[in-house]
Amino acid sequence: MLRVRFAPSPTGYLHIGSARTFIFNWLYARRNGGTMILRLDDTDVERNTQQSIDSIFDGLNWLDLGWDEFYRQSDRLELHRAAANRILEKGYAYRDFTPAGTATEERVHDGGVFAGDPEQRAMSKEESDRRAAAGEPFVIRFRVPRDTGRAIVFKDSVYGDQSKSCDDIEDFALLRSNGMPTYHLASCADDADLRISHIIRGQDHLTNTFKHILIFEALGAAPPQFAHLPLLIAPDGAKLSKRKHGPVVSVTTYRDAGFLPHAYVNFLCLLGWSPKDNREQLTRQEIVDIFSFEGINRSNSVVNFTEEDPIDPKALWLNSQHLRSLPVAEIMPAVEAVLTGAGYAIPEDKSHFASIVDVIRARYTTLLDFAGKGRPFFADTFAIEPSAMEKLDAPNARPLLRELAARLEADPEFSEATAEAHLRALATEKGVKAGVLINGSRAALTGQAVGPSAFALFSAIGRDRVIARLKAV
RNA sequence: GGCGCCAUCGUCUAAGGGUUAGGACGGAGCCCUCUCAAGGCUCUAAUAGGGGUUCGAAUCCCCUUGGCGCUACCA
Repeated sequence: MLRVRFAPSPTGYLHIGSARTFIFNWLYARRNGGTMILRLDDTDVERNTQQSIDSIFDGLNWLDLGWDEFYRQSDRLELHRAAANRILEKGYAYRDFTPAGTATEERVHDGGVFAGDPEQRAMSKEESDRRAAAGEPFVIRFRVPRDTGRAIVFKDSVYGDQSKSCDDIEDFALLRSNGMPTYHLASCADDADLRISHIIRGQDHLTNTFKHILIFEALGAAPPQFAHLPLLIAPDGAKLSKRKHGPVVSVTTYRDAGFLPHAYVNFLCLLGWSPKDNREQLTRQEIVDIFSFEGINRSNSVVNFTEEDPIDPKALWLNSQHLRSLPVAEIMPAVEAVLTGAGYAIPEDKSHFASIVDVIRARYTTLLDFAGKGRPFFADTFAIEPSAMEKLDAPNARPLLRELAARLEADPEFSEATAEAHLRALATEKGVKAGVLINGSRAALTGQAVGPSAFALFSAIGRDRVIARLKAV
């Protein structure tokens, strides 16, 4: 049974690198018929906040991928403590009664690896039990088997064969003196208990994996298969951080910027993974069908943003591609949400609404454009841009547009075709270039000099509004 | 400092011993055209450096350099 998990710690918003890890886990599960587990790794009570939990769910829900099972580490403390004690009982760990922080200095500066305080490490079980029973605080440390000269090895699905001598692994903590498990312990105890078969996570955990394998062994559990992902970094090479790089690191930024969830998922997938056949715009199903660890590369990916352009241009491009190529029905809910959010009344006639969206979406980049550039299609008032004013100021343009309005009004039939016929006939009759009326119509109808074909505008905006706007020039 | 990982156009990437080093985004130009997009075409730009191995290296090995990660009673 294939089981994967995404285990964020709620100490901030949902980071785009975390989002990508979630996506890759989800893809692997869906691709192979496995189970996707969401687990909140909230053992750090000092730093966890409800706000962070909310924002992680916000981001995850927006991605619209879902998960099958949900757990919270804070509900499983007893399991973690029992695991630590089991490891202690088996002799794979020992109590360290050194007061917190006292050994730090030498440990960091001795140029080597913290091999544990020899006295603590060698303490007899009797003395250890006695001092613990007496209420003396202690931390439980893993007794790394250094004397055997053994190396921990594993085969990472992305990075290949990995090996590290136990001489280079420090005696890390499992249980803190306040009785709370450390990340390493909680994570492994849960992974073992939840029968996680594949751990797919950021490369920042690659070297932690050696410790984790030691824990799995001490727990008597077979280590899962590991797959580490290259990290997402900023153009300056640094890891993405909110303090340094701002909102570009939070997925909700992209939601708020008018991205289609799938377009953003598509973008994130292309960072560090490739279908290897030059395709870039892919549907969710297409990605599920071809996703594999072989397509993941090993070097970190730069998210390309600058101060002036805070969003990666490729993400924008992908969004525009999906916006214009998806079946209209699929983007309607998102468009409707944006318009409603911006205070517009949604057209009663849903099919007409869809046809408007279909006409304008080809030149929009984000959903926000529907509320911005799209205003003339959903509201009666809109600004006339200077470039549009120039079209209206062209010789004879205004009287001709008013004449066109009169002719359209006199004709009970109103369609893209009849509007075009009237416009062209009028131009020929008056000896002016059709372009004057075409560009003038666009300017009058939308206040913009650029946009969809003028004829498409007639039907999109509708008879009454068209006549009113042409008359009003 | 120790240990580990990584290194192809500005960015995302393909090519896992033999290619004019391919695609995409971005930028520039042309075509199309009622405008702007879209679309089509063209151009721009890369194997970090040095040694090997080989008939032949972006690809395999070593060194250097650079970047990143871990080295907490953070995750």
